[in-house]
Amino acid sequence: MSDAYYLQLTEQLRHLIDQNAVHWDGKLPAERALAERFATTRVTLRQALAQLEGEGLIHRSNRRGWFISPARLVYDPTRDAGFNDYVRAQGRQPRTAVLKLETRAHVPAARALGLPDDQPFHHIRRRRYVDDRAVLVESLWVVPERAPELLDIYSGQSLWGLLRERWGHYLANRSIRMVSEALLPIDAEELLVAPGTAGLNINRAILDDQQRPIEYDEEHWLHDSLCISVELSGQQ
Amino acid sequence: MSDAYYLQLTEQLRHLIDQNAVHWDGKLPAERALAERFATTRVTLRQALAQLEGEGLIHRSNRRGWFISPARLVYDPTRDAGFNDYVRAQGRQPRTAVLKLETRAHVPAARALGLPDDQPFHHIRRRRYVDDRAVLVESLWVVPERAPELLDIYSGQSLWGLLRERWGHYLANRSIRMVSEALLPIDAEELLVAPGTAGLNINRAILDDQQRPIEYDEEHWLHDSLCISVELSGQQ
DNA sequence: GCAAACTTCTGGTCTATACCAATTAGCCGG
DNA sequence: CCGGCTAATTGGTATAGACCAGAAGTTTGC
Repeated sequence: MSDAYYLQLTEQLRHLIDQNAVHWDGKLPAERALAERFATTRVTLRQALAQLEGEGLIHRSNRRGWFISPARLVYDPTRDAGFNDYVRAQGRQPRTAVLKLETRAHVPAARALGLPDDQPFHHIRRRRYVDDRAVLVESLWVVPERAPELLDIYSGQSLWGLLRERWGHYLANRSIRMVSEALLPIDAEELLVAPGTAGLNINRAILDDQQRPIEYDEEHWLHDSLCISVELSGQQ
Repeated sequence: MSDAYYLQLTEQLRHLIDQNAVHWDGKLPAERALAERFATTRVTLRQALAQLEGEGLIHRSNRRGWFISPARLVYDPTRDAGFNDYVRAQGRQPRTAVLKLETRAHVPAARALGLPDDQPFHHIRRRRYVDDRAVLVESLWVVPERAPELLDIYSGQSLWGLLRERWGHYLANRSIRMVSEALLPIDAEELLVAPGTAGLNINRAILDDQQRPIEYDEEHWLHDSLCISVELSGQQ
């Protein structure tokens, strides 16, 4: 059982990573080189790498190779700090790239917010980075009545900040769902990873303090870049 | 890109599952049979199955075969409903098996609760089922002063209920952490799955309303059996 | 009639090899 | 020195076959 060779390989690779992380600038040697070094085939070697990938210790970027994964970002979905804020609070560098801006209907968003299926939304799709590594892609669907000229002025800043400062919306009621997933080819491509890479899907439906629907969003995170943390007190 | 054969296979298997789920009692045909049916090798076929496994659509049990995964259990870590309660509330059957009862020190628990490293705990290890499928193993470390004779009377019931009713402890402050993981061989074995299977690790440190440490626990869930759901209102 | 022993089937692991496409590195010419 | 082309490298995908150990089903023996 535990004597499977690929599991031994996993341990050896783990040590290799612990000891020499500095020298490599985070990149592991090529698969063929590692396979030869450990006297095995690429298939078995890849099985060991996949194990470490599942643990979140390493990841692969597109076809460029295997890299040591940076520390996970700690994220509390119950708090209202924006992405930029909590990334910086952890001493790291956030970045956002806007991929799409359009206005159209979207059934899942409508359903989540209790609106008719043909309700149009301002749709923003963006990719977000931590220290120049793409860690998530997300789509946001904002009810146009709440932020009419959103698409004209949006350029990657904090959406919640914008909603609060420009339109005076306070996000009072949130319904959050999280499930593990395998990234679909389309999401995987935008994150520069292989299709089927493990991910974490986070959906949010947000209403204001008068129960009016504001926005719905879907985030697709790389599974190894996130640590959900929730602090609760006082209730029972 | 998307024309990889294993991805086409994934789609065909998906349809197969959608259409015939009833006939199979949830079990898919043998890998060799499927490989022949789709005119490919087991290696490629398994790659397609792994994709569906990552999505949470199917899973494998031990060496018995591939099975269609039941619906995910919806779980709100911010609420205090016990496992038995919320499983039943979703029309399903909970079950608990106690794997170990002992008293000993445990450094991670001590650290999480702010106690000295050699602090002894009542340690309970248990496996929990939904509709007779093992979905998680967990270890709990309870501060002995809060529940002295716990190990003598514990037999699989709700721990929180016991703490509340017998010792009058109210769980007021919780610190929860969730990260994706690959199940270690020891946890995988207890869940009857292959080592490296994707899992979700949930840790909790719990104090009472006077900030006294009560317990710390580590849960290891099968990734496909859980949907985290959080409902928040009123705050900003 | 039932438990033990045996056989078959199944997934888990592994070897060896091959081709493709994307990336990267190197070369070359302007 | 820079930009564009080419060749080498790399990960992604796939074939074909093999052995093992655990699970399941069948037969045997009492």
